[in-house]
Amino acid sequence: MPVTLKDIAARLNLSITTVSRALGGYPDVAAETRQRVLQAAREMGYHPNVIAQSLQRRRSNTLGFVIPATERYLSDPFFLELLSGIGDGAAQRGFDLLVSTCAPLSSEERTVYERMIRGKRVDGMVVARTRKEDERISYLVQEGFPMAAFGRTALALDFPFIDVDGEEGVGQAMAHLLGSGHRRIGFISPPVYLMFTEHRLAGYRRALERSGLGFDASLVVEGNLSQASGYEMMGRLLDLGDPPSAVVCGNDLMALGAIHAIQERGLAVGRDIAVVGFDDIPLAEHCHPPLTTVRQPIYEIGKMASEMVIQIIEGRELQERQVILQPQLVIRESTVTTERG
Amino acid sequence: MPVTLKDIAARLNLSITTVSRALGGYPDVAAETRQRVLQAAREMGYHPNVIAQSLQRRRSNTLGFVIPATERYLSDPFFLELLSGIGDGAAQRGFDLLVSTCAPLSSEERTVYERMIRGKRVDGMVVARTRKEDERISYLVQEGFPMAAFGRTALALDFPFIDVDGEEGVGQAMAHLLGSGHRRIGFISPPVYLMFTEHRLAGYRRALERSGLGFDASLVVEGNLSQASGYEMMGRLLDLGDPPSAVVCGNDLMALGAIHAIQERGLAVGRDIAVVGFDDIPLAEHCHPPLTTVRQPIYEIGKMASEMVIQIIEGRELQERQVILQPQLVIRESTVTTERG
DNA sequence: TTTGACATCCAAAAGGTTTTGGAATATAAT
DNA sequence: ATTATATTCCAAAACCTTTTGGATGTCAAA
Repeated sequence: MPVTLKDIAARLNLSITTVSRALGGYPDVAAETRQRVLQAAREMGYHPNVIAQSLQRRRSNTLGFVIPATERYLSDPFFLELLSGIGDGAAQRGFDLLVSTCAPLSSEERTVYERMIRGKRVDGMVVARTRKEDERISYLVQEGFPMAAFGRTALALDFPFIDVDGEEGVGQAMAHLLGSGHRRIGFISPPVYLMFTEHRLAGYRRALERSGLGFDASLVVEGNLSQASGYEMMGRLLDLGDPPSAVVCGNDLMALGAIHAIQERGLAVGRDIAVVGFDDIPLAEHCHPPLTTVRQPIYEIGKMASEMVIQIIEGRELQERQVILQPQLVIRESTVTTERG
Repeated sequence: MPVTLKDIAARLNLSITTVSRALGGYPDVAAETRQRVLQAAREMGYHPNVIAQSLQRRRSNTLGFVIPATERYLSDPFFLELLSGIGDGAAQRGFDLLVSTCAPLSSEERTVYERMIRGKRVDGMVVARTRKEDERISYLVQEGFPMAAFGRTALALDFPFIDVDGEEGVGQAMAHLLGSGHRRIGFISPPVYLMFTEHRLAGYRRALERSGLGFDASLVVEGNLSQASGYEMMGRLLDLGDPPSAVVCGNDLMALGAIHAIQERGLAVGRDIAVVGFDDIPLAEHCHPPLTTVRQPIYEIGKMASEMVIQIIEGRELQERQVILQPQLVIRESTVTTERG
């Protein structure tokens, strides 16, 4: 049913080669012939079969991205923003995006990646939420497969990535809190297996040590990046005999959960307890009170990542293989004393 | 470099046909031969070239989904949940998912769909957030292309869909508010071009008329489903000479924005003004106060939708072509009077 | 007239798989 | 011994495209 090059060739009494080359803009076809081909293609409703092109060109013009879905009801707006960045970056260069979800650290993860890569479904991968020991990345590097990551690893591997300086980001947050007079500051940590946890925790620790306060392990609790875990972990901190007066959260979602826990106990966020998040998802601005948070340009990072992978695929040299962006603290009411809670 | 059927055939002195059929589990290959093929394939690290398979089978085993991204920084967790449902449903049947983003009603929209479909990149599409006059759906129906939608349309077209009874959902919310004594109830509407707006608005209107209160157009404002617009529109309602004592929002995100606007004016959500959302995204439970909302099982709907499309692709008859699910009101503190605001 | 350059076209191979329609051999039934 | 029936294998076509390496014809220069 669908129109192929063969159909056009038959109608115009030309060879498939000529039709292909006319459409492809090659110079070895007469201007008049090209016009006839173009018109016939339009009239007949020709659309190239992308699959056949991929097979022949040995290029699928497709990027792969596996969303590390921790929960079934995956809800972190972070990924949606990242996804749309990756998708837009890819689309701009004529690439499509193949998406899967897979629980991080699960046994199927390897299979999902292999299916995409070995099956030649994709030409490159974007990896997000990197781990200290990231088997996804060691696999890709070992295969020599084009990729770019959002985040670093603890592995001694040289691969292209974009990351945000989490130590600096949390450092800014801590400086802000310490400057406001806080002396007991808690930290709701992301899972330790994630690389950025190390950086953010380092920012927390260093700020405490520099200010002479010292690190107190009892003020650090580990969540899983969901609101629910932020809620739960904040509860634990509040149950402490001497609870903190401020808390830095590993991401915005946990901060929202923490705010909920604080408010549920009749305390006022900002006045009684200060809360800082990380990410600056759109919701951070519109919760109550608006959340002070460390902003990372997620959409732009996604876009950059897909652009980097495509550059690699196309064999062009990367001007910057490893980018570390400086985050920016956005101060809102969750860390300032106001009348209302 | 990658291992092909040809390589295995050469090593075992067999034909490509036999290797293919051995791997494919056909009965016309000797048990011993099959074993040899299987082992060689394993040893040599054979992975079928999915692209070549797609070309030959005329099936890409891929579903397409275009996220209607209204803003650049797309943040509605709704879509992430839907996406993971679609992806999981597809994966369970061996289908991949190709994702694009595109502004709804934009001129590129048609191109994005055409590229996927005419290029044979996908075997079926899932369409979300249906419009009253939905060109995406009329295009797909006209092409006879396998699809399933989340939502209905105003078009006289027979296509497979899953929808939630929005009229009933808002009806429940209204009954709850009216039962709590509210007499002036506002409605922050989704964009009118969307089909579900009609249903939800009908639920609002009917509840008012039934209760003898009558419909007051000045209490209805139109947002764009973002928190920012919920914030802005709530502001307008509050600026009214006689502001409502309760407000029903077209989705949770706008409800969160509305809560923000209310609290910013020093009013207490729940006590002073009741707020109801629609969706029950995970954040609804963890905002302050927790949001009363109409729950729709987004993940399950996504999963069902991809299952439906795949059934159609595989030529199996659908037992239920058009499904309308009953939503459920989840009552939380945003509509009940409490001490704290 | 021959040579070379140029313009225009095309047959065939290649990419990796599945499927069709036998072929070849062995075994069982007549 | 012949026919029928399984069993096991394979050559070739097909899916649709791109690319290679000419072929053919024209025209101008030598």
